[in-house]
Amino acid sequence: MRHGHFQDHAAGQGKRERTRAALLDAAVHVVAEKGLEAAKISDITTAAGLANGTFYNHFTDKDQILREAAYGLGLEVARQLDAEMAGIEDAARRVVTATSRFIAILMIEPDWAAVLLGSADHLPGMREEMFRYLRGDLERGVAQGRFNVEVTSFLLDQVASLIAVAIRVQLQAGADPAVTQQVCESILRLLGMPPAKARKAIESGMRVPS
Amino acid sequence: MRHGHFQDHAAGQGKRERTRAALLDAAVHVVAEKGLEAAKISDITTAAGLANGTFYNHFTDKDQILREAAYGLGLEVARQLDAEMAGIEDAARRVVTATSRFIAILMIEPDWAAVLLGSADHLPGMREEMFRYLRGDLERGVAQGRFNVEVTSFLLDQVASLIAVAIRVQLQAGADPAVTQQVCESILRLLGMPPAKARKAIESGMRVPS
DNA sequence: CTCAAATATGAGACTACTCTCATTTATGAG
DNA sequence: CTCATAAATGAGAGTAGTCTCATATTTGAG
Repeated sequence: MRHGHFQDHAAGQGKRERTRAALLDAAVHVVAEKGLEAAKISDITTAAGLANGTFYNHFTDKDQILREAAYGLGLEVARQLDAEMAGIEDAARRVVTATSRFIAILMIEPDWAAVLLGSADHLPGMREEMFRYLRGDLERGVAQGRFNVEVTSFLLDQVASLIAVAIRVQLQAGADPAVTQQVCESILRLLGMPPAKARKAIESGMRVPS
Repeated sequence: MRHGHFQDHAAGQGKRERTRAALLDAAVHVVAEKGLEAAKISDITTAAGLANGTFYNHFTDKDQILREAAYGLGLEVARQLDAEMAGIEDAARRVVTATSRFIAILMIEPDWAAVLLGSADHLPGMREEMFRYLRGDLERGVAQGRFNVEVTSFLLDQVASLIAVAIRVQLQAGADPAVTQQVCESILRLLGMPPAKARKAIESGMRVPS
């Protein structure tokens, strides 16, 4: 029985919450190892060190636990990102910071990546939630005259797919800051920034905040 | 029992080849309807109007038939694209033509899209095959001074992910030339073309060849 | 047309899971 | 510590598919 984000947050609570958290953590880990579809409920309970039937005391089916896990991880990632983004005014820098920090978080917790990537594809609400942040920064960039694009839902899809591919590559081949930097540059190019300004935004946006 | 690409090509042949082709066409259709994982062997035989056991006279498992179907469709798409690309010298125009015609073909045969997108993710060789064409055109563009990028495997991943997202959006919402045009522009931006030249390349590359 | 070979058939054995529930075990309030 | 309640357990019924094989049917060469 491994340990994870959900158990951390259920530490002081009653047994019910702790078992639930163990199942959520196990689900995240199993999905990361075997993929969304291949993850069986019995894999999850085994990974959590619990009996098969225990699952049904807490969740009705695989979809529910995965939705809940994805939502919980998404919330945590958003919380961390929000903290790091506070006070950044320039939209280009915001996009670079959000992208590079988002990727960095998922490289620290690679198990989260599979769940979040999968849920972005499969869950309707998750995708919209993630897009709200992104859309805000893109519109800000247009208003600031930094980006030269029309902010459509297809544009959001394209930016998201670039971020997703950067995550997938690093998940496969190991964390690689050059890939992150490259994808930031690609995104800014996509948004219509001139190369020189893009490079500058990347330098300031990727600097690790002390 | 519907009709499809593989049956067209097995028309004059023996029963063995015709049944095989019916199974391949059925597999493509079922995968398009239910997705790679959800497609059952019994769905495929039912769609082909054959008994369940017949499947095993021709293929050993689902993976094999899907690999074969993807390869066959990939070959056909490559054949069509090759014909349309012959004689186009300018790399930017080649990229625009390849992208827009590729998408156009998959909008005419939407069932093919699911199989090709799925196989690009899952099959190692398929992806490489597709990338060979793309890499050639990108390197040509760099040599011609039209593109301002380093041609890495990650760059190919990024371009492919943009094309994939354009296909997915149009598969969902219906064919939309504006989306295709938009993704061509995005790709050229990614490759470092200035906006004015990009627009010009799109105009000449997307003109429908009489 | 005939018939041996090739092919298709589908019932059912097998496998792998999901989900239920009567029972056992653990919890924590008093 | 006691005990009513909450939670966990795991055997097994149910379900959904894969794959096999003895049998029926079709094919096409002669």
